[in-house]
Amino acid sequence: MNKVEKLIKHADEHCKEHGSRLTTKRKQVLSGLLQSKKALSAYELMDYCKNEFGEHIPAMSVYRILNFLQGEHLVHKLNLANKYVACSHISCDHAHEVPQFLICGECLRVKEIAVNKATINKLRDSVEESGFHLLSPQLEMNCLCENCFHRAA
Amino acid sequence: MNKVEKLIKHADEHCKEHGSRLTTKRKQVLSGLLQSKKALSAYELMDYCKNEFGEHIPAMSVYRILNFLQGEHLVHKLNLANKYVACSHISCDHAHEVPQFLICGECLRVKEIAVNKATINKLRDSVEESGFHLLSPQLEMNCLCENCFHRAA
DNA sequence: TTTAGATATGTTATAACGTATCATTCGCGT
DNA sequence: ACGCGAATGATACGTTATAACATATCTAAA
Repeated sequence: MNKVEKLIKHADEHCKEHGSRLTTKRKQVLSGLLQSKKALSAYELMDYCKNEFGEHIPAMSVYRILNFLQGEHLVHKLNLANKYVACSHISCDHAHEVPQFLICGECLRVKEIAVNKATINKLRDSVEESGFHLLSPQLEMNCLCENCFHRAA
Repeated sequence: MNKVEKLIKHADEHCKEHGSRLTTKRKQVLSGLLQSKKALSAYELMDYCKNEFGEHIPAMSVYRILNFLQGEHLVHKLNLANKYVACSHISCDHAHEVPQFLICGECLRVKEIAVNKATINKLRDSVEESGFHLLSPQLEMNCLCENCFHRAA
């Protein structure tokens, strides 16, 4: 059993515990994200399922499946870029910190990092000072990854 | 001369200094953003110009105008939301800090704040540690504004 | 003042992302 | 096997954005 399969299995159990079902198509979409180095759009996932499994999943269903997976905390949506990534903590059971994403503007490679809690709290303080209330401190930052950075230089 | 008109005048002079021109349509688009409490899409700006000035500016032109205004640092694009706001520092001449945006998820009201430079640098450090290179530290945060927060509560 | 070049805008087509609505099928308990 | 609710399919449409090419307008030099 390879790495992706193990993660799928883990996700499957996670869903069972919550009384929800990780169906075949949901597994296919999730595995698309798990095997990808970069963030994928709903339409790219459609193509992936077509090519990899010969399954045509219409756009509407892909979006529904992505929503479901987000609800199960298995997938994140990157609002910069309008693309999706598998949560890098699928295999941890502990509740994890709020995710922070580094998105390479060239190749869309994504890294999910943990930012020092104190720094995030400082940010939150700045926000509250101005009368707004932070909903989700998920930050998405426009970056270049190491590869693309060197290629550009 | 009202507030918006004053800001337009200021922007106009700013452009002249840079050898660029703030044409009538560019002024109309900019004034749409200046008078609005919330972030607007290109298409909403199209409608605004139609209703307010009887000018039909096709979508393509609105996008070009928005790009121009961004180049002049008169307007920011919010990548969360895919909408546009006037820079809240149009009337300052000093080069300003990197903008940070608080976006109300309910009403799209936007606040442009300055975050403590040290906090931003901490963030940048976290990023560099993971091998990525921050392109623009413009952060956009999903919030609720005071109004919508109380209405929701 | 005419004309050439640059800048700005218009037109048309199309790609990419996303949702509303209603119909159908699947999986599971009885 | 049957019926119910969850999941998926099909179709149509809305929204955001850009490409490619045509036209208009402004400006500065001949």
